[in-house]
Amino acid sequence: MYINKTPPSLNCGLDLAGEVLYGKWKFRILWFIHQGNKRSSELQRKMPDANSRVLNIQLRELECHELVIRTIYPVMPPKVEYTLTDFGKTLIPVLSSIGKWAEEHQNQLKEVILRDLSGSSDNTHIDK
Amino acid sequence: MYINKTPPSLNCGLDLAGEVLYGKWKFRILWFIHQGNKRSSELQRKMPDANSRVLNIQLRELECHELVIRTIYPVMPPKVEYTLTDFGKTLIPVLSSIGKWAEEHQNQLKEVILRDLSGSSDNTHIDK
DNA sequence: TCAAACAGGGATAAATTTATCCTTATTGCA
DNA sequence: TGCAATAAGGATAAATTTATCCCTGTTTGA
Repeated sequence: MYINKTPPSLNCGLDLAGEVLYGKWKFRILWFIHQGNKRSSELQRKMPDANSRVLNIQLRELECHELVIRTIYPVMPPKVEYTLTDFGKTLIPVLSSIGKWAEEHQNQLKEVILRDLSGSSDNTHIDK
Repeated sequence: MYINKTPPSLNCGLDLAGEVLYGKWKFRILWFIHQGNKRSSELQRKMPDANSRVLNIQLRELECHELVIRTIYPVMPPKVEYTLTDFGKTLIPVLSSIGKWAEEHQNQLKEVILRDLSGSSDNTHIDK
């Protein structure tokens, strides 16, 4: 496991939130678990763009941050289920508001995101 | 400027939001601008942990994503002001809910964040 | 008997992000 | 004169995150 060399910033709420939510797939991992996708193979199918190794790593981090619980059923073939902790559930309204915001603005978002793949842009205003 | 090699994932709202909000300092940059810190030197003072170069880069990205506007006043010494666009302003309630969540849970958050700096943890449940 | 599903980790590489250091240019102030 | 403040970018290094590939072991189904 990778150990960070630079200490985290913990100056305000947004810092704290960033520490546990920062990760390419974390928003959606939490959301899909919330939706009832409990097994890692289900999550992988939901997020085919995500490498399964990375999914596991981020699941571990979420577990370590007490947002999800990992339950192992000692059967063969192995069965493991991920669920939100009570703490993790308190995040759902927040994720929901993020998702809702993005869906309301999805056209503009897609535009600006896709734009910087090629052409340059400059919204700079000069003078006034 | 760095050009990404892997295409963005744009499958759902949370993806879209991630694309524009992903960045170590972006939550707070937006928040501090919202609070009236318009100049980059002010932002640097607010976030001394952030390298000023990186702050500039992230400001450019936010600008490119139409969340902030950069206004240059052609005076000497140079004066540049960042403000939220109308689009950027729609994010404020979202950021507010993130920050509020984290502040409500700041004790637990600090605990779990600081824990993984050293000791290991394992919340795994076996069987049931 | 062979492949697939299941969960996950080791080793390693690639991609990306963040950080450091230095440079430009102008004005006001000590 | 010389330094601070102002904004920001180039070159480069370091840190971190994400991705690839392969391997373990067991069971069910073709």
